Amino acid sequence: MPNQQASPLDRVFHGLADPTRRAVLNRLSSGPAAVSELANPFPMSLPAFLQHLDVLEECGLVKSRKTGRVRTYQLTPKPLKAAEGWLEQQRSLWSRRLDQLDTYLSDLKEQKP
Amino acid sequence: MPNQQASPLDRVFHGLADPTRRAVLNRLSSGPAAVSELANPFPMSLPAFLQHLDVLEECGLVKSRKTGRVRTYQLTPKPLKAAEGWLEQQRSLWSRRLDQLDTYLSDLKEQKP
DNA sequence: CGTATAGTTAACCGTGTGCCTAACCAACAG
DNA sequence: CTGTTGGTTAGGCACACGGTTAACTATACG
Repeated sequence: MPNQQASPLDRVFHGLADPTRRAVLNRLSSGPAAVSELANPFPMSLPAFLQHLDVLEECGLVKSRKTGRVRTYQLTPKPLKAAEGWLEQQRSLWSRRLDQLDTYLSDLKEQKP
Repeated sequence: MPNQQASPLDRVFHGLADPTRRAVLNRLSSGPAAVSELANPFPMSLPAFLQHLDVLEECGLVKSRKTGRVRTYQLTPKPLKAAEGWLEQQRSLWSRRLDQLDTYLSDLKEQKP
């Protein structure tokens, strides 16, 4: 995936496709935190962890501000709403199909023991 | 991201982090379809497209069955529910924080013209 | 049979991702 | 000023990802 012009949705889902980053978001959901505080629970090196924070910031899921020598991160919920919107929209389409799939699925099950 | 033991959530989000794959899911939401029919709208080569289908199938978002020489793909909504569940859970945490963030955010805005 | 059609596999290639170590600022603390 | 703390930058490495072309298999058709 070239960095050139990936859609926001692409970037958000990619941002979410990593347990470290999701954990960061999760932790961040209970309030802003500094880099080292965020990095603390993770066994990786600090530069490696910083890359994750960069990814999160580039896809707009978090913002940061540096005061003194401490950089504080906080959430930005807008792009996540986009992701959720897409999912919800898809789910509604899917579930509308579920009844029709039902027969198909049970058919599949029987033919693939 | 090593393939070794990526969590289902990892794989689903990664599966969704590509416009081609999302488009496939979208198209698939209006009913099962064969490989070439799915591949038709996309400008890439068929093997490249097949890789996308493989990704979707490996993360459980779709299933396929081959009858004759035609492989038909169809949706599997379970893993998407997991993704949606995570998002919804996060959003609830986030929005609970939004009021507190509000002050913080407007503060940020003013300090970053 | 022979040939077209639908997928599949194999080999390769450029770029991105995720991690590391080491070196490097910048801001306090004393 | 000196040292420590909190981040950051640089460089490198292994591998996954997304794409290609070419060759191959297997079903359908006539």
